[in-house]
Amino acid sequence: MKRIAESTVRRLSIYLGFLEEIGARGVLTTSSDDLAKLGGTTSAQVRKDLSFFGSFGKRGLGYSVPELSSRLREILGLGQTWKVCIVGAGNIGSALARYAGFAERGFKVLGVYDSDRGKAGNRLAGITIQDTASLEADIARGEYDIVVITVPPENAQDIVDRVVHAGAKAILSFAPTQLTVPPDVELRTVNMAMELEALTFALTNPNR
Amino acid sequence: MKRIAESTVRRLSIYLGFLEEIGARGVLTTSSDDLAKLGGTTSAQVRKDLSFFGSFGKRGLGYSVPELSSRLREILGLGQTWKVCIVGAGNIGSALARYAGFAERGFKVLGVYDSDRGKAGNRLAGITIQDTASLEADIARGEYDIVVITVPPENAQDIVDRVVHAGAKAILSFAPTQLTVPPDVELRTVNMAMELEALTFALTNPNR
DNA sequence: TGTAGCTTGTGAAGAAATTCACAAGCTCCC
DNA sequence: GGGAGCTTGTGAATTTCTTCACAAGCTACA
Repeated sequence: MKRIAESTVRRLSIYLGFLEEIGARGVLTTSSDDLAKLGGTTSAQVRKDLSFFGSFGKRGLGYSVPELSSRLREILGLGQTWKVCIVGAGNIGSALARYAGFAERGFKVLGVYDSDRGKAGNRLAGITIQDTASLEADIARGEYDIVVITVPPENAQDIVDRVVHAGAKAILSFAPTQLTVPPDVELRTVNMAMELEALTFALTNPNR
Repeated sequence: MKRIAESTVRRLSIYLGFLEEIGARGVLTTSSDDLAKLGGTTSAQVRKDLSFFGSFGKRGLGYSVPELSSRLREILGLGQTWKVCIVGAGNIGSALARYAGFAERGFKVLGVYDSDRGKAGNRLAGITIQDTASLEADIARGEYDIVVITVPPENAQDIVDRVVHAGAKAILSFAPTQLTVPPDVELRTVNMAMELEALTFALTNPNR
């Protein structure tokens, strides 16, 4: 089975977002061309992306919105709810804990951890903050599928090492630093400084 | 002058982060191989990336850390401070306004806007929240270089249209929706749902 | 039943990004 | 001064991703 490109997965998410939007408006059918216009790509790209997983459309007609939605949800692994914990109850961690967008997509934040003794015991978005000391045992017990890391960059690799050692298999980091994990662990990093730098690069180097 | 790939710019940010880290520790010299190991890439990739902008190393020796840092800062447009405003003072907007990491890299948050009358007038991280009604005039007056959008997805395109019309040229959106801008406007979107979906895709479809 | 009008699915072509591989150039030391 | 030992910079080869282009298949309607 062929390896699926990063960019394909990203586009599938975009397609799904669009499908859910028009689905909620009652649209029943769409075409690769519609999906392409919204995602800023081409209809051939849309069809190629989908073709890696099967053939979901009807020639001459297009795609059934409910059916394609549900197939994409399945492909992206959204058929279940995922148990998430957040490590680091600072600005960003707190905002994420309160962020409603997660729940909508099936991500349930079940735990929040912080190494600051003063914070442990406080409540945040209905969750009691725990001391980071108990994180490893909770992960080892299988309480979480995904670990979100929002600690300061100098502590991030240490936390990563600990949760990986405890058995975590999927990590989303917001720490502005490069992290390393074993090959069987999935890591994604959202680095806001990097995004801003891509903007300033574009502003500074027009036309390239 | 050749167009620079997205991925190259992203890697330059990573290299710069690493250079600043080891520079702070007093390291004076590094090699493409060192940079590659940290960035999870190859030394040839590092050299190729840099070669688009000139030749900064010495054969047999490597790169001067302070010199390469400063060249990269220049290339990425970090030689100046950038004036940023945040539109949307909800969870994420507030967290970003308080986020210290921006200032470190030369991004100054000078304004925060919200359309909620109740919020306007409140202070956030030392900034008085203004009504979104005054946003366009402030942008037209050139008060901001970069607009960060943290409003609910259903309002995001409207805000984008308004700030673009007022003359904004660089936008960073955290709204989980696909946005469109004219070709002369630089837009980047951070979509946390999408990042999580990339994780669940990987968890659901092992080995591809 | 047959034909006109769409839109999909997919090999093949083309473009873009990455990796290879090696000459060129620098430093050190004899 | 000259050779040994590195590491850069870069064309060429390779791999990966995107776009093209068209046969296949579905619907509607006469």
